Amino acid sequence: MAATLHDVARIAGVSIKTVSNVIHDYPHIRPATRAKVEDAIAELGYTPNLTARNLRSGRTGAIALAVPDLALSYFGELAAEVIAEAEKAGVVVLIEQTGGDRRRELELLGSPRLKLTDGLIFSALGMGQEDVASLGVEYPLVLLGERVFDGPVDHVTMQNVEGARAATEFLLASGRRRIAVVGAHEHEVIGSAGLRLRGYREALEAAGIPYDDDIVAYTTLWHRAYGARAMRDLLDRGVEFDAVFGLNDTLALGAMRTMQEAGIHVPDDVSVVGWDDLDEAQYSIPSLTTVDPGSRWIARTAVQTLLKRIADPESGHAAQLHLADFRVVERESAPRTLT
Amino acid sequence: MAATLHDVARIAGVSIKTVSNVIHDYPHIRPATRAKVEDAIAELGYTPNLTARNLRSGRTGAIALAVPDLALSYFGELAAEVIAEAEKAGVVVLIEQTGGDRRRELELLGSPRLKLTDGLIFSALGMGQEDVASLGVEYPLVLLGERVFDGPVDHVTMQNVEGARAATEFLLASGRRRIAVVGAHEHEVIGSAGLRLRGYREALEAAGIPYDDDIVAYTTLWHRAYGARAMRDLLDRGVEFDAVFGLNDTLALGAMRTMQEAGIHVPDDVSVVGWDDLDEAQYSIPSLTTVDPGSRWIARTAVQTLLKRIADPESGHAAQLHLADFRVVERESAPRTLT
DNA sequence: TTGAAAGCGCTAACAC
DNA sequence: GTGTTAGCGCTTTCAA
Repeated sequence: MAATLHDVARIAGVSIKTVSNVIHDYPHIRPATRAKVEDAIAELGYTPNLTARNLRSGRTGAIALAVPDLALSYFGELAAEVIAEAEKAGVVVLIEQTGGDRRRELELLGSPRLKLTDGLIFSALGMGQEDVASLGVEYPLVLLGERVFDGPVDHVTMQNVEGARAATEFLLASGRRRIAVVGAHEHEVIGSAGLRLRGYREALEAAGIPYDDDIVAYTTLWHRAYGARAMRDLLDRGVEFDAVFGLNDTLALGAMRTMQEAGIHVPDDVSVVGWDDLDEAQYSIPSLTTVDPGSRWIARTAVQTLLKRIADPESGHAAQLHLADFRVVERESAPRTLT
Repeated sequence: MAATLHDVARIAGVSIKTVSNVIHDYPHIRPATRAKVEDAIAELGYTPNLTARNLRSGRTGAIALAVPDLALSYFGELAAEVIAEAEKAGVVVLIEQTGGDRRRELELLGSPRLKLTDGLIFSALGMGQEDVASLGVEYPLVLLGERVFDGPVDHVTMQNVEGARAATEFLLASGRRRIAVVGAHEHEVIGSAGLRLRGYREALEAAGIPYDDDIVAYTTLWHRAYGARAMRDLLDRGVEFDAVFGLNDTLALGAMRTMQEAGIHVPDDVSVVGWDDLDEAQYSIPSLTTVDPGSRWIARTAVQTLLKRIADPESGHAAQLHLADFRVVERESAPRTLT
């Protein structure tokens, strides 16, 4: 059985209050008393029972992070950054996976499991604007992603429309005209896919190029396999294109894979741009030109915002929207200048 | 303020014991009483305070998973599987990152932060056999990885020597003779690198091929960038080889990247085999022949073993070593038959 | 400078 | 069937 405050107090011959004072570096303790207590702590190998402390204080020192799936590189990298940032504040992170499923996401928001934490960073993927009311929870909550806007909570996200517009403009500036899209979602207006597609359309429009739904490939999930499959569809349909905008890096990489099998050369025949700037994008063959949407900043800001809300729940200032900076990272798959 | 048992009891006009009984599905409750209580619970939106429950029961319903870095695909995929398996048992997972640093790993083992959990799945990377005593902790612990063997704890790991031997034999059987290694660690005997290198040497020896340290490239970390750099070293040194055994997939992918830049064709000029069977290995260009070391089984087994120890801490049966099955997955980067 | 004691919200032994 | 109550280990107010 682990030692308790009482055990330490008994061994040291003092009361538990004194032990508690020592542990909390309360200043006015006689050095001799302090030494006795510290000896007793060492002798017993005492460590405080955090559960008891939490019950007393109402804090747990843990936050929850909910993501669709940690095996997806994007969320793995996000979680790594969240954990690192939380650790700086001495806070641990409990991770929940929702599979990007709306029902599981909504369930999670009301789950008693969250009682083990002081707040939640919630990367939504399945729920939508109609679920905005579900975000009105009693615990501190920071929302990530682009499924719900104008909710009653702090929201940290990326500039999807602007970034996608910049990526498309980049391709246009390099001389491409028939830019296929991989990863669109049917009828989606908001959501990552919808917003990025909007940016794409805005760029086309500004350049006076008509939007052509024939070169937009729809997928449900954003795995490599789906990018590969979407590209196969495009090729099977025999449509012509000279560039591909993958709505994220894994889709773009999957699509590149299929093109390579089909004997299409990237970037000589077709330029490819992705989105996320995963670590992997630097080392693919060819390396991937992509949009860095500021994910690290998003992770850090989400943690800081949540911790601020936890520290001062009554701060009462309205929910804020935090937008990350983005930039187009030029690599081999889409050179600025075609040769 | 969140509602408590007492609030519910007051509203329902019963005692807290009755409320508790309802919550725990205690069978002998008058239906009318049950209904009253359930109404009160619904009215107040009551959810039990898990911290209090934990304090009482001595359980937290959470386990910790310590990995070097979630941004590394291998650990992202491992964590995803651990969380999914834990969820089946209604257990949540708290993730710690150690950076693969020995000091941080040892610190973590004694950290009070772990008090928030019932046990730990610990993927060691920095500590070594000399630290075996540190594994003698008081809480349930399951060890992953190959840094420490014969410790006082359950250990779930892969067949490194045998798998590496099989991978090397696969290359030899396809006709390769000069098999370079990427990712070796200087002077390492155990550890993933040391063990896999041993398997490699055993296969060479069995085939009567002398070991040549000139075609073994050393790296410290197992990131893509290090695989790329190691390959550049090999090429700069002008050594000859007709195959590469990357000690993990990311190393192999980084090495492929460098070869492509150097105009070396995989697999026509050089065959490449990796290790881990990451999702990514299926979609690289060319797709990667690799060893599937049974990581999913390892994750599931680790969780099950830990939960068993937690449920029955006195079970007293000795620490066990669980070894996963492995297999060589043939893909494009190293075909069984060279053409 | 230190001690006594209440109480965080819950579970469970025991009483009625 | 349902109520009373002790106590999990800690923090903190109040006293001494």
